[in-house]
Amino acid sequence: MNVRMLCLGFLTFGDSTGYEIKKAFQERLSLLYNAGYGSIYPSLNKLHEDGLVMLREEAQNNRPDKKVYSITPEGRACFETYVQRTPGEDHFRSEALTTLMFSHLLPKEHVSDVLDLIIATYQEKIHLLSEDCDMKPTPSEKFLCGFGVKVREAAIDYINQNRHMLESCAQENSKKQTDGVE
Amino acid sequence: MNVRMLCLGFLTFGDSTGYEIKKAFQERLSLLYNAGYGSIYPSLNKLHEDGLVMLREEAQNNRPDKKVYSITPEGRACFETYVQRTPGEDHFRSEALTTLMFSHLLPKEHVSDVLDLIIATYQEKIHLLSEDCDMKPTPSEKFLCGFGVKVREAAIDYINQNRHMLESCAQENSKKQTDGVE
DNA sequence: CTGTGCATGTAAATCGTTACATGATTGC
DNA sequence: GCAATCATGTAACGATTTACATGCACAG
Repeated sequence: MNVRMLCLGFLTFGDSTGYEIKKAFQERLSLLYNAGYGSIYPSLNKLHEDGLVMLREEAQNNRPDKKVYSITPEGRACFETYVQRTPGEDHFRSEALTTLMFSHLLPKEHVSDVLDLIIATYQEKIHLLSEDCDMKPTPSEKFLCGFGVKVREAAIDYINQNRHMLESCAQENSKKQTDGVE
Repeated sequence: MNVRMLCLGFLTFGDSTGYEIKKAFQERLSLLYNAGYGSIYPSLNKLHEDGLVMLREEAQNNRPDKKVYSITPEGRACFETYVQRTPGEDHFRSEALTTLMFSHLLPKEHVSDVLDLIIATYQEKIHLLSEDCDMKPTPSEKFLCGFGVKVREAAIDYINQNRHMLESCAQENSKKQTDGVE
């Protein structure tokens, strides 16, 4: 599922501009995806070229014309076909956890700091999600929101219960490796 | 953390060839990252150019020469500096969950199928991880392995308890939208 | 005789991020 | 006066995926 398809998907909810789609990514999909103008505008152009969306330009004073996109029947059919395919695998990327795979190279304090940072980041996200959850416009978004909370809560519990595994294999003090290169 | 840095990181565990590094990605880091030859071999070449790794070529009969890479002191220093930076944010991408954001377009059975598929996939992963966990060579890997299990267990629980939210907003029968384009 | 493992790579395509470029309006 | 919001985009870069290309050994 790339930015192009997701833009098409957002247009199934109603007409929209590139600018608004950017906001939709932030407000509705930021748990799973984020996109910048640099990918959204070219995507919309491509969708238009392919006849999957239409646009009407609305003149505005002192602003660039607003380009309001709407999905065409072909676009809708295309998206529905796409979304009924068997979905691919999940991907989870964490620079923090990846870093911790190399705990043997890190001073103990740094390992603890990274673990604390992960927990703090997750806690903040949980906080934001909990606040938003009830206000989400669709059941799907509520579901995803709750998912984000529960998974992070489990992650925090796990980290608190098992962090000693990492902290005990880290470098005992902040002595750098540069002297121990062998 | 890109493939180049991860290759460098693997070499802190000991000398290795590109082929072996590919296996290391699969066996040790597949929860967080996966890389193919198409990114590993060019990465190793770049690292060599930059003087961060050395290589010795071992002739073999009827096979391409084996290129055994080892990390240089500069490479080690570079990696340690890199790994002590404050890590960036996590990213979680799920095509299945993204699909479910569009439940309003999907026949109910398909929503259920996708949910069942997510659960089955997670369960299989949990099974594989649980078996491997004890055999993992480093505490870091055990930690990560356990993390993968716990988080997926929480996800499955959440899905089972809340799937009705999605199933009730899906299309009641398998009637396609093509007639209801408005 | 077929598939798996060993062992290397290149080239093209796809995809996304980041930085740049423009410019008025509104609220603090 | 400064930041934020509205509103559009392009260009360069970076990263990864995928398909291609080669070829022996060994097990079933």
